[in-house]
Amino acid sequence: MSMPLPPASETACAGARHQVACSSCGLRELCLPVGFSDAEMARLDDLVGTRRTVRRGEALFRRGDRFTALFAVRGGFFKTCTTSEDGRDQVTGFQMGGELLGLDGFDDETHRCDAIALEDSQVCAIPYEAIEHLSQAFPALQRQLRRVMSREIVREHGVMMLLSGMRADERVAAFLVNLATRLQARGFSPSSFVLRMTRQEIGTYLGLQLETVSRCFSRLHGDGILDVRQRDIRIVDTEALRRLVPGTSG
Amino acid sequence: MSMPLPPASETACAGARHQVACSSCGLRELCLPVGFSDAEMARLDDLVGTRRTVRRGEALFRRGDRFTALFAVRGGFFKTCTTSEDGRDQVTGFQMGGELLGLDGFDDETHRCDAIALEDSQVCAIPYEAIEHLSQAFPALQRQLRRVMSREIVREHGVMMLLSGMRADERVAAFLVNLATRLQARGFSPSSFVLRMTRQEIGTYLGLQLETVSRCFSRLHGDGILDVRQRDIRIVDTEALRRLVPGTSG
DNA sequence: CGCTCGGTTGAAAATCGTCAAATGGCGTGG
DNA sequence: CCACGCCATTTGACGATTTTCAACCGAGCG
Repeated sequence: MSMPLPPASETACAGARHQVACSSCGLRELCLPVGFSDAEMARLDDLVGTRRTVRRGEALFRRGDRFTALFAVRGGFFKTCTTSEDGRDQVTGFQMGGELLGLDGFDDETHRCDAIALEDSQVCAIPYEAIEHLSQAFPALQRQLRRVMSREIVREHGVMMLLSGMRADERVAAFLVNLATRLQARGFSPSSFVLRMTRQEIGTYLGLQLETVSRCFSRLHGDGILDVRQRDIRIVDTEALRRLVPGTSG
Repeated sequence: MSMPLPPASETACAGARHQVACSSCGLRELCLPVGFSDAEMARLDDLVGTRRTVRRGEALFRRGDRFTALFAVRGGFFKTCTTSEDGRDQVTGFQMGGELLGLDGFDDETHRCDAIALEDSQVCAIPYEAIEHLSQAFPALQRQLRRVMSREIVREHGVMMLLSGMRADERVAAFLVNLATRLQARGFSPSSFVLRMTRQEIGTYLGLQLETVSRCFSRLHGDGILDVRQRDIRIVDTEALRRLVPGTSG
């Protein structure tokens, strides 16, 4: 049941418990310590004491939980979703290695969404205490945190753009291009991968019904752009896929 | 042409140039210095040196501009929008008194959207320099900034929920309820106000065509929930309007 | 006084959602 | 090892909502 990940590297990073420090992590160029000096990196190593495994289907945190730490995905795959009062839930994002979870918790020190592992995953915890109290002593961390939060805001603008202005095919194409790009940045194949989420989850993320998502995949398959078999995706014609996304001229 | 605002208070705040300090601002409970001590408030007063007037239709900043300061809306009304490469633009939010503009600029020190005044407006500037360099010396400001950014992320989750799961009437109802709530928090009437934006702008914000927005207004009017005459809105049946918004039981 | 821009309304068309049924993996238990 | 059942996915047909295209109205401004 503990399927490791997509078929690639990352093994160097998955050693025993406490050798895994930010300074030796394969994801350090994508994660919080971007641009840190050696000294700053060492300080971060001290902060990030706790690591945690989350099994497939389990929650890293849930809406309403007290915000005790920010989490960085070390390996695996998550979704964040907000369950509305009337039951339906909305996926607000999918997170993979190097991406942060819990940025919504600073406001009232309570998590405002659920973070669910879509495969067996590992996270690093940056304690909220540390962020609050070492604020003065560690300006580089503060700065980087502002940048990451800012980037999250911009990312969500992109999602709003997608939800607001694109039609079904375009949304699915944009979703796949985005996923491929992020996988590539992590050393995985951008053209051949396994979806970790259901059609339903893709649907609520993209503002579509699961049947519509399925139909879009089928259409892309029919047009010779994708090979789809269940969750196995192979992008046959990357350029054609990109052309489907509005506002992608270059 | 310099219509002051909706028809209410705020006059105490709109005095001469340099008397207007955060500590004496009517919006201080809604803006950055929430929870600050007198001493902290005084320090913020020092930081917020520059104030600026932006006339209706003008840009406070544009996408690509260097990020030199964060802005707090003192009076007036703004929209933020991202113009995609293919020309269409997407409104990502509407900002009124006490709300911050420019949170998307921390990532690469460049604004990632346009901020346009929808009426003659005033803003206070918190220089980026100050935020970066006084980081250590002013932890309360750092903390509050994290909270505000966190809140913006949560707000955008709400918009995603709206865009993803609601139908046209529901979106428009949610939009109006949100607007009314924010106006009320600022001492304006929550049931009678003037829209500062066009149907088109509401449309791109809500992911609808302007004609659909217009039709929704007409339908709400026909159902006796709203009085609509162009941009003059009077909410006749607040409860009925709220009931239209999914996930509003209490 | 006419023009332009924003708003409203109507009718036709397209997209997407809903309902329903069939298929196929995958894991469980015999 | 095989049969069964469950769940995710696919596909079809139909209907509802929303977009598109077009015409018209009205207010504000030169």
